[in-house]
Amino acid sequence: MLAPRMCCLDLDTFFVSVERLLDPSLRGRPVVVGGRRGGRGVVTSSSYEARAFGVRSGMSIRDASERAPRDAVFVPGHGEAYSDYSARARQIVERYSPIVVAASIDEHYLDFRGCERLYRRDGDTDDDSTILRVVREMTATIDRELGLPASAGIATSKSMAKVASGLAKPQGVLIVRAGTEADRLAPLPVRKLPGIGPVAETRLHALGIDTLGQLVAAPESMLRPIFGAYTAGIRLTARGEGSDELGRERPAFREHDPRGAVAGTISNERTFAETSRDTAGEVLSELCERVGSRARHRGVVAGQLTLKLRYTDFHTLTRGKTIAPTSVDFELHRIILELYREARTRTLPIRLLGVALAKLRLDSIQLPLFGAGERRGIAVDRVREKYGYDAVHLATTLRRRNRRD
DNA sequence: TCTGGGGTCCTAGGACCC
DNA sequence: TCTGGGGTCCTAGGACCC
Repeated sequence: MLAPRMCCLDLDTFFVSVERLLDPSLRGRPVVVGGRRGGRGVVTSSSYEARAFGVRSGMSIRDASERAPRDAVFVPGHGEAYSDYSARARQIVERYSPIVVAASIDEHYLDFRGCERLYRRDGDTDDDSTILRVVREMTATIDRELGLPASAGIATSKSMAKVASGLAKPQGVLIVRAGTEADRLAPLPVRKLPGIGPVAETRLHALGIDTLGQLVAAPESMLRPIFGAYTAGIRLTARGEGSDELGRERPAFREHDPRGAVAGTISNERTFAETSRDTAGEVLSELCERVGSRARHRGVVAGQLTLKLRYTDFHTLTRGKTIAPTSVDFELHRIILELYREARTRTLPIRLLGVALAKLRLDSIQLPLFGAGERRGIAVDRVREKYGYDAVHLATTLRRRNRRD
């Protein structure tokens, strides 16, 4: 009864592909997105030409600079263009199935159950071949209309479809027929399974478990210390028997519940340049302005505020607090400074500071009831809309900017 | 693999309440 | 004043994903 109707559609080397649309001279050359050559940061995407030299996502830009050939192009990235192309890809995807879930900026899941008769054509040998043809049409449409290469996997479960889309790259479509999942997965390294990261991978290797076939055969008592409550689910997905529920949409596309609670978090963080003379208070002030502004844009207030602090030895800690819901910069700033003073116990220099808003809810207070703080926040945003983000700042942010100039 | 920045989800301990 | 056990919220940390 089970049939491969879950589809994972993935845009190939998405950031690189968009960069090549913005600058066609990048075509055919090794491209690394994430920062300028020799600078700080990590690789967020690399072209196949760059991968041939060992450049991988997540690698430091410095490391990538050493590996990449001289004609490689390093670009910091164009976030707005990525969002724009992602939205356009989604519009195309939605023509093909009513059930679409965005998993990330370059990844969509589709459910084709019940679509077989709608799409059936004379040449199709069976329902599976119908779906395969339609998905091929979909990736071809994305390529034709947007100029973006895409791959897709089709399987009976979401996780199998995801693995299949990885196997299909570049620019391929792979269908995994019902009943063949376990054989497909067994030879793959454990790391290929969604949900197994570097930590679990290392621990599995230590137990002599390298492939998904070995993982499936391992006794539960070996796996439980590694996966805890996930153990049963991991074993099922490793056999290709994962869930056929597409799950929740990523927060930006999700609806809020009727009580006003809004899913997700809003956070901004910054790693300091080696030469930075910035002081913590000033950076925190700027971060509070950013998250506060994003919250007001979304029309939400936050009921929880969290500070993140990372020392130069990479020891990282967070300190959070439940607060009276707000999105006002100076209130966030006042509380974040309290958290900072409590958290900053070592004398070591700081590498990173972050501010996160959580427990979001709709800011449903009617306009006349706005307190002075809310009015000020909105006024600030109005000025910024007119004159740009830098037109208004908290006094501490301003002091810092003036000194820098 | 000397490690960015945006997220999600789970765990575990403690406070507090009944 | 000592006691049990469950429920829920808060907080900190960590694995994982793109």
